Amino acid sequence: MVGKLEDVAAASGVSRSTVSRVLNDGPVSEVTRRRVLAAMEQTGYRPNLAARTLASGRSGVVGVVIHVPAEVLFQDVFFSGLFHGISEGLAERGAGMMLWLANLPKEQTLERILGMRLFDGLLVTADTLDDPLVDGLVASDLPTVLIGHRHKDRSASYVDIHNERAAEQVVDHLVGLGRRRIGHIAGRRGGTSAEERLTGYRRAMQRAGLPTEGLVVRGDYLTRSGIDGAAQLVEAGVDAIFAASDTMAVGALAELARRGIRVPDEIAVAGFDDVAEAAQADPPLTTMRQDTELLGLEAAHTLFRLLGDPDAVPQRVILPTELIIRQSTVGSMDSRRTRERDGTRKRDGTRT
Amino acid sequence: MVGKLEDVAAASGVSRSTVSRVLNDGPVSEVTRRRVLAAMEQTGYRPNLAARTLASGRSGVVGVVIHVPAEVLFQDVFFSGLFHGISEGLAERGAGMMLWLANLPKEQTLERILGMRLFDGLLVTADTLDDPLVDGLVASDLPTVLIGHRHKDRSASYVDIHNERAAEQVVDHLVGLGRRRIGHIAGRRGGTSAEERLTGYRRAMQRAGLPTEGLVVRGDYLTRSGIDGAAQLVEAGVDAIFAASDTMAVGALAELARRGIRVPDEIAVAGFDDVAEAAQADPPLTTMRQDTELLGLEAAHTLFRLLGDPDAVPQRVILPTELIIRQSTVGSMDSRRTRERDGTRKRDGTRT
DNA sequence: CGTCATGATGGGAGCGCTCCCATCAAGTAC
DNA sequence: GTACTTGATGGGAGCGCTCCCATCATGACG
Repeated sequence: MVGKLEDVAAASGVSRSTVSRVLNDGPVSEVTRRRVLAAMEQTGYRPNLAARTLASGRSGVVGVVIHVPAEVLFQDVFFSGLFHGISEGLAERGAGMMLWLANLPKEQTLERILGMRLFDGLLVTADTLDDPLVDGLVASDLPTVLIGHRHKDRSASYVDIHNERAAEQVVDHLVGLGRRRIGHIAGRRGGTSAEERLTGYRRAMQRAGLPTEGLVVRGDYLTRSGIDGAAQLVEAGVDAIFAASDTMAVGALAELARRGIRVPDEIAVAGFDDVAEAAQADPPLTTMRQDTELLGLEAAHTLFRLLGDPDAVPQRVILPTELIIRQSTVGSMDSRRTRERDGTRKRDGTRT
Repeated sequence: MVGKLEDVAAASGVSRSTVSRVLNDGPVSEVTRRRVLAAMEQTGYRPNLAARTLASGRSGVVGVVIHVPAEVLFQDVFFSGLFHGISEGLAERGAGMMLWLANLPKEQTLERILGMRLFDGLLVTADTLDDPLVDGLVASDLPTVLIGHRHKDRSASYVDIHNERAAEQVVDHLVGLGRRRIGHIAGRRGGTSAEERLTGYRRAMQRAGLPTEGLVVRGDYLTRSGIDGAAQLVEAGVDAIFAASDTMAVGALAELARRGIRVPDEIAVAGFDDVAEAAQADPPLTTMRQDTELLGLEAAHTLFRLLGDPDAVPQRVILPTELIIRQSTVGSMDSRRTRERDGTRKRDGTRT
C-alpha cells in the first residue's frame, strides 16, 4: 500500500492541491508544509511517476542514446569515462537514466524513443557522419544534447572537444621536434572525430610545408589497426607516427618494437585520448588528453540548462584538451606538459 | 503534433475503445483493425507511455540495478558480458531498460526505484552478502530477478551458476594432475561468488585429503591482487594456484614469470570465468568458463516469464559452466575440454 | 420464429497527479 | 472603515489512456 496523494491530503487535513504544492516546492506556509511532510512520512507515500508525467508533461527521466553495440560500449575506454560522467551528472539532479544501445534497428529505436514520450530530454552520442537516428532525434522537439557533433549539428546543442585543433597541436609538437615525414593512422572513415583529427593533421602538415602523400592510413581506433597501420607507415619511411587514438598508438608501439625500431630515436609516436595505458606504455606515450568523464558530466549539465530555460538558445560547450608529452616523442628528456591555449572551456549561446 | 488516441478514433470513424483494442491486440474485426492502423499511420499517432502506464499499471520498462560504481562496471569484464546479455534480452521483447548504478546512497536508490513505480520488473545483481538495497528490492512487490544470489535469496527468483561445484571441479582437475599443495586466491570477503568458490575449493581439498592451512589468500578479482596473491602463495610453497577469477590468474602468471617460475611444470595455474585474455595468456590459462552474456539474457527471459504469469512461482535458473583445460595446467599436452556433468541447465519452480 | 450465445463495438468511469482559477483571511493604505 | 493587495488554500477540470459493462447485430438452435 503506497497510497495516493489524496490519502496524504486526508491524513494532514489539507487539500490535494496543497499536498501537490509541497511535492513541487510550491508556495505553502511552513506549518502546513511540515504537517504534510509528516503525513507523507507516516503513510509512506510515494508519488506516482506515470501520473505526474501525464499531468505535468515532465518525468525527471533522461534518455541516453549511445548507439553502439553493447560490446563496443565496454571495449572502448572512451565510452567508459563518458558513461561514468553522464551517470554522475544525472544523479546529481536525481534524474533517472534510460539507456538505449544498438539492439534494435535504427528506425525502430528512434520510433520507440520518441513514441515513449517519457523523456524530459536526451543525451546522444554523435560521431557517425551519416546517422539517421541522431538526425531524427535532433529534429524531434525533445531537448537534446549531443556528445560530439557533425557539421550538420552546428545549430544543435552539444558538448565536444576541438578535434581538429588538438590534432594540429600534436603534429606541431612533432614538427617542432624536427620530424619531417609524419604519418597518420586515422580513425574510421565517416567518424566525425576521426575525420577532424585527420583534417587537423593535414592542416598542420601543410602549414609546415610538409607532404602527406602516402602518409595516411585508415584504422578504427582499435589496437589491431594500430599494428597494421604502423607496419604500412614504416614501409612508407616515416620518422613519426600520429595515431588518432591511444589504443592504436599502443598497437603501433608494439609493431615498432617487434621490428626492433627504436622509439622515439628512429620513429616518434603520439596518440590521442590519454587513456590509462598511455602512461604505462613502453615508452610512455605522448598524447592529447581529453577528459571523457567531464564530457559526460558537462553533457548532463548542459541538458539541465536547456530544460531549465524553455527558450534557451542552443548550448555549445567545447572542453579543453591538453598535450601530454612523454618519452615516445622526446626520448629521455624530461617529460613536460603544455596547456592548449585555445582549448580553454567556453560556452556560446549564439544561434548559427 | 503527435496526436492522441481520440484523434485516431475520429479519423477512422470508430470509438476510442476500438483504437485501444487495436493498440493492445484486443478482439477487433480485421477490416476495422486495418482501417484504424491506416489512420494511425496517417496521423503519425504515438501512444503516450505515461497515460498507458497510469491507466493500465504496466509500462514496458524494466529497471536494471547493477549497484557498482560506473568505473567497476566497465573495468570488470563480468559486467560487460552480463550487460550485453541483458540489453539483448530486453530488446527482444521491446522492453525499455532503465539503468541504476551506484551513484546515490543505497537507501536513496531504493527509494527512487520503488517510488518511481514505473517498472514492470527488476533485474538486480546480487553478489554482496550484506546488501540492504537488494534486500529492499527483493522484499518489494515488484517482480524481481536476481543475477547471482545470496543464501537468503533462496526463495527469490534468480539466475546463477553453481559456483561451489564449479570450483570443486577445478580443484579436482588439479588434484587429478597430481598436485598436492594447491593454493587459492579468493575473491573479496562478503562476495557471494567468492565465498562459494572458496567453499568449493575447501571441500574438494578436504575430499582429496589435502591440507588448506595457509594456502588461501584474499584478493578482489582484479589483477593486482592476483600478483600479490601469487607472491604469497609461492612463499607458502604451492605446486598449484587456483585463482577465483581469470583476471587474478593472469596477475599470478605475470608474477610467476617475473620470478622465473615455470608454469605449469613448477606451479600449475587455473582461473575462473574464461575471459578473452585467458586464451591469450602465456601459457594459455586453464579456467572454468561461465557465459555471462547468457546469464544476462536468461535473466531477462526469466523476468518475462514472471511477468507473463502473475502467480508464477519463484523461478530459479542455474546455468552450466565448463572446464576449459589449457597449458597453464597440462603443459604441452593437448588441451582438451570436459563438460561439467552436473551443470546442465535446469529450471526449477519449487518454492522453498 | 423466439431464445441465446457470440463477436464487435461504444460509452463512461476512472488511473493519480498538476494547474488554473476561485476563495478567503489578513494585512495595508487612504 | 472601505477598497485593494497579498499569500495561503481549496476545487474542478483535465492529462491520454485502459477496462468494465452495455449495446447491438448475427446466426445457430429447437
